[in-house]
Amino acid sequence: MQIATWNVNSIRTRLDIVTNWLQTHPVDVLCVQETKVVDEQFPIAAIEACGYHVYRSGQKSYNGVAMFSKQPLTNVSYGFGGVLAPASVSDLDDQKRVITGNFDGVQIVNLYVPNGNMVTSDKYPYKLRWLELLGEYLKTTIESGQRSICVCGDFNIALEDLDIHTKTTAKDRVMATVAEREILRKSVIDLGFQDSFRKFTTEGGHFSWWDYRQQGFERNRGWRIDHLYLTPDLFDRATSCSIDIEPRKLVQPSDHVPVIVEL
DNA sequence: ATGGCGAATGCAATTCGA
Repeated sequence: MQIATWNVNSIRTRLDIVTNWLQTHPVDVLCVQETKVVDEQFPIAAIEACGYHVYRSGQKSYNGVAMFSKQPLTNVSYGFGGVLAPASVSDLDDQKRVITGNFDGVQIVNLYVPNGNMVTSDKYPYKLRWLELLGEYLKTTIESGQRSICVCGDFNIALEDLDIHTKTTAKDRVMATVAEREILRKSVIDLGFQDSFRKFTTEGGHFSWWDYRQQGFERNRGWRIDHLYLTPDLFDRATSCSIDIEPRKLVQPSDHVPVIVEL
């Protein structure tokens, strides 16, 4: 079983690249982020033509997540409010960033973690609050009886310095701050989840996002911010986890590439 | 410190991403 995550930066602009990728990489489930389209305008037919069922939760212009699966998903829900009491969610479901569904006994949680902008921005504390609630969301999911869980998506956090191209990491830079890393550890890793990529690859220099500007990809100035976290049973089961950098070389690419785990 | 690039909106220029 293969599960992939990919921030496509607009599903409509990237439709040909995504459908072509699915033809050559027929993963069981593809989780996408930053679809940037309302549900009514989502290009469902083109994805279904590739042999996938489509589940999406989008909004105008920004954010948006979707899951494409070879078989129908069960236990599908949207937003933190699909699992948590509305009162605890507050404003953290205003942006469409969470979708989950079960494929063949694996509960897959697809996330688009807020970017955070700059540390001085209002968006930064929003990101931290969002990650705090993610911990509650995952705890509740575990307590509901789910044993096998895959939490994946665009986390907008490089967990370690070796996940960033720069030798000297700017700890004050968003996506690498101590506060972001601590809360990611507390909300995900401390619950028992492990980063599937690090089961197979321990060295640095592997990235999933490169800035469009200043020839970031050509100079390999990247960050590894797209992750697949697994509960212990799935982590033991995993046979590979790889980053496919090929789509970044195409004309008009997303700035992120797919990451695939095989269970 | 600033701007670079790309997408959406909507038709020029601004917001947002990371």
